[in-house]
Amino acid sequence: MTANILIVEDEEPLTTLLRYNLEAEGYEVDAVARGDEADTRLRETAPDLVVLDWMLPGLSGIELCRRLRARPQTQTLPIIMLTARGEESERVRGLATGADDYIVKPFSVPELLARIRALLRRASPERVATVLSIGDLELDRDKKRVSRGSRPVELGPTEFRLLEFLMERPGRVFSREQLLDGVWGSDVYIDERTVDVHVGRLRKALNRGHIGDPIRTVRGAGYSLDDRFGKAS
Amino acid sequence: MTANILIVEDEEPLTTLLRYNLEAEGYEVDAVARGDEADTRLRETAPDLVVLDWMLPGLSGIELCRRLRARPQTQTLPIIMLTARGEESERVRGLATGADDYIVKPFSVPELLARIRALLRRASPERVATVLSIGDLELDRDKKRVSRGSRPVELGPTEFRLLEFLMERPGRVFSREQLLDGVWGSDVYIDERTVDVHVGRLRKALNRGHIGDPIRTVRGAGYSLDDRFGKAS
DNA sequence: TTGCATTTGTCACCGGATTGTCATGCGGCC
DNA sequence: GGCCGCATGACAATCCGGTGACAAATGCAA
Repeated sequence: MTANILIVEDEEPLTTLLRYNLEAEGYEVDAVARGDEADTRLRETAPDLVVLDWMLPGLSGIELCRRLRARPQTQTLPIIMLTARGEESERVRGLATGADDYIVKPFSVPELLARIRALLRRASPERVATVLSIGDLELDRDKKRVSRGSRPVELGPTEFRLLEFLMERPGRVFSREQLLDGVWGSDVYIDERTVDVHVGRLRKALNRGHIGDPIRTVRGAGYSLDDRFGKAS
Repeated sequence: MTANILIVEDEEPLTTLLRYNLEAEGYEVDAVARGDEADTRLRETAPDLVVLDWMLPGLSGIELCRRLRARPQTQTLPIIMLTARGEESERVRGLATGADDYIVKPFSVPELLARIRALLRRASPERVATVLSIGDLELDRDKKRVSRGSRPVELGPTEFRLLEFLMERPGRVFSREQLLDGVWGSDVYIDERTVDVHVGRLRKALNRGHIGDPIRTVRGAGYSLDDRFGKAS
């Protein structure tokens, strides 16, 4: 069910950040710091996806990528490249080398997660749901549509991501800080109260013409998508 | 249902690029790097189409092509030749040798995909839809014609490909980046906002004298062909 | 080849949608 | 009652997409 992801990255803090976020997302994470080390590892066990830094000690990301593509077992293994800001031309080289996608540092974590999901979905659709659905709520990631009951719901981008985030782990309570990290990105500087406002707007949009509020406020703790919502009460 | 394609190409990165794009398109892909190897392979199992490089180690593309045409089993097998830039005269030799089509490197991926579709359609029409149709929109790939309701719609080549791309996955939202990749080709350097302009032009052409916009703008995400278009509001 | 028409890519500006913040008000909880 | 935390309407700044204008590129015909 859960996918395995291998991180190949030599900057310690970045590895930690990635591991933390990916594990929070429910993936099994493994990490190595050197290119040659990754090469060895990948001869033994193949993960479901690799996050690969461009610049690496031991064996560069681009070279590693090439080698992986040359080997039958890893020929179609999904690879996301992390490249330094700057030369847009690297994109071409990156994709030509065989990476499936690339993202420029510094990047937004939600953005990276979205791309990982997209790749995994393509490689093994059964692992990653395109449509999330809880009670009478339905959210389609590809179509970027939300509906409640049979009625469509109009949301702005932020409200959409917020709802998506909540629907991924129904019932679980998130602090404002966690929501800021997961929905806005871990590096933004935004007032925590702002979350309240967005939750309010999301509620208003979802509840228009409906009864029962799918979002639960947990005083002193945060918010969650009510997993009991829709059932007897 | 899905077609099998054999790539015969010795440049590793190019093979990867092709495999990636063809698989994304839903084809089953196989690849070999040498001409003689391809020859052997093609005696055992016949794919639905072959993408064949001109220059190959072992056995040249042109010679391989000749042999395939001489054999009854592969006499009508669709073949697309990849030739290096330059000698236009090669075209004559290529087609004379029996290739069904040829394309000059470096080529645009969407362009190659279009030619592959065209060949497959000719060989086995049931595998590839010629006419796409959503709501009152109709797009004919062979005739390069678009009509809305009973009225014809005039489009430039780019607008045509854009609409074709969107109609292939109705409802799904594509970022400007994805549209550039899918419609223009993955290596062009074009401003993302240009997509807006083309979408605008496409809209103007489609909506002339009609009500209801078939293209949906998703703020912060991209565009899609509206899957609700034509249905009750 | 030249000249004309069409198609394309960019830019700059406009206007509406979205977003973050704040101030105020309400309700629960001790 | 008083305190604390949440809800919400208002608002200004910003973001983002739509569009007309323009020039370069391309194709076509003569």
